Amino acid sequence: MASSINFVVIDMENKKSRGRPRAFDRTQALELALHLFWAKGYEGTSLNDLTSTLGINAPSLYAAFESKPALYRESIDLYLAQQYERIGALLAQAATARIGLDSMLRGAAEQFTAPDHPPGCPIASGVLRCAEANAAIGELTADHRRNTRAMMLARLQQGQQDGDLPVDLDIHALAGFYAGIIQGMSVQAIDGASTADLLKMADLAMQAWPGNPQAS
Amino acid sequence: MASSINFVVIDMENKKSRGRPRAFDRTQALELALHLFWAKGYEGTSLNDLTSTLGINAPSLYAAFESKPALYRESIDLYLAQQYERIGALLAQAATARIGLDSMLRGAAEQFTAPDHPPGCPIASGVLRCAEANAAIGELTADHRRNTRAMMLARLQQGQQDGDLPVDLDIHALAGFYAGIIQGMSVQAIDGASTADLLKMADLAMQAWPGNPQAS
DNA sequence: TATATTGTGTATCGTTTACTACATAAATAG
DNA sequence: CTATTTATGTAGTAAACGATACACAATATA
Repeated sequence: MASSINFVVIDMENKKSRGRPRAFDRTQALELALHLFWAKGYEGTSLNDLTSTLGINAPSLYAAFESKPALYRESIDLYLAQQYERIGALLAQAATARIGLDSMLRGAAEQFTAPDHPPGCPIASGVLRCAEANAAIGELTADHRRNTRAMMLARLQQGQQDGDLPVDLDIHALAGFYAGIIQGMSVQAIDGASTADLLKMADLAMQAWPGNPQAS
Repeated sequence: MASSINFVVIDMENKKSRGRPRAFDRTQALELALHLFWAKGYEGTSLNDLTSTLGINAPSLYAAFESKPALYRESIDLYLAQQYERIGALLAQAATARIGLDSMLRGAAEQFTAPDHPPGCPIASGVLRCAEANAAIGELTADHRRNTRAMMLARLQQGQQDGDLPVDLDIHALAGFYAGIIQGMSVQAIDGASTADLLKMADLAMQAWPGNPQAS
């Protein structure tokens, strides 16, 4: 299972390196690569796509990022640092487990439909199926999905310890449910759902919270 | 939006055709192709995968199925006829909208984890992202997802007409929610969830049903 | 039997894939 | 300055991709 802690490599632009300086912004290139993988998937993104979008030649890309799978991994790390962990923080920092899950779902609704990047989530809807040659990449994203679920489970356990959730609750089932909600929201976003649509879905998902008093 | 009615081509084995007879069972080959696309995705399945698994050479495959995208389309049609429409029937034939959705979700839980085929659903988790060259294939599966949602919406409308759902209910939001549940269940199945896991998810999703009286 | 029609196996086709050899350019270090 | 180091652009590589040309085999029809 992947760690939720990711160390992001920040370009030390002040520290001068030895040889010829790089002619492009590495972090900016990484973000462009992320958006490509995000929109087209790992297998749907070719090196021609990457080099033409980043505006560099193949040798420069390989010198900076090693290989296509390595570039993908680093792109996903950037995604986690920029977007995903912000949502995870909403979960962890909330006063109760319920507020935490609600905040996370609402955060995801906004995030999955934000106009400055492709729709959905590259983890929740990433490399779900792939060729055997790319199995390691598929496992990477699956690990990140399992990690999300583990974070939810940990917050639910915390809720039980804090006394805001009954101890006899099936929190594994609940974590699986809300992880599935996130994944469903991502697919809906890819299929064109709006922020409001996803917020309604988050609302309905919170209606399933155990012991929830409902108005008809 | 794709029609939910699909005409499946049944091999007329009694009707003798003119030239040299085909040396393999076309429907059986189609099912093998479906399972390949199901497990590896459209872009992750190569023609080498197909010909070696079906046990035929490329010219035979092309004579029988025209092209890779045409084979994919026909495989999906077979999936719809064999699996998907059975679940859709549970939705349509139920006495109330609530029972219909509940049956559909439970049917999906069983179906997505059945041991005789790859996990998940090739529509709910199919070609979510792809290269621009395969955009038509992506649109095909997206159309089928939208169709599923439209079927849910139609059943909810029916429920309003039948009086088992309040007329002021936001049934569009509800249809989106349950469509998202199906898609989330498919991802969970791909990530290794059991039938029991998915049934718990279906149960929780039904807890969100409007006006649902809950026990803690 | 002769002809038409269709499927099969061999051996490719041209294109795209991810990736790199190599010479040169641009920086630092001594 | 020279030497070293790193990045860049040109022009490729071998392999895999989806798809076929072609000769031959196997059937139905005339």
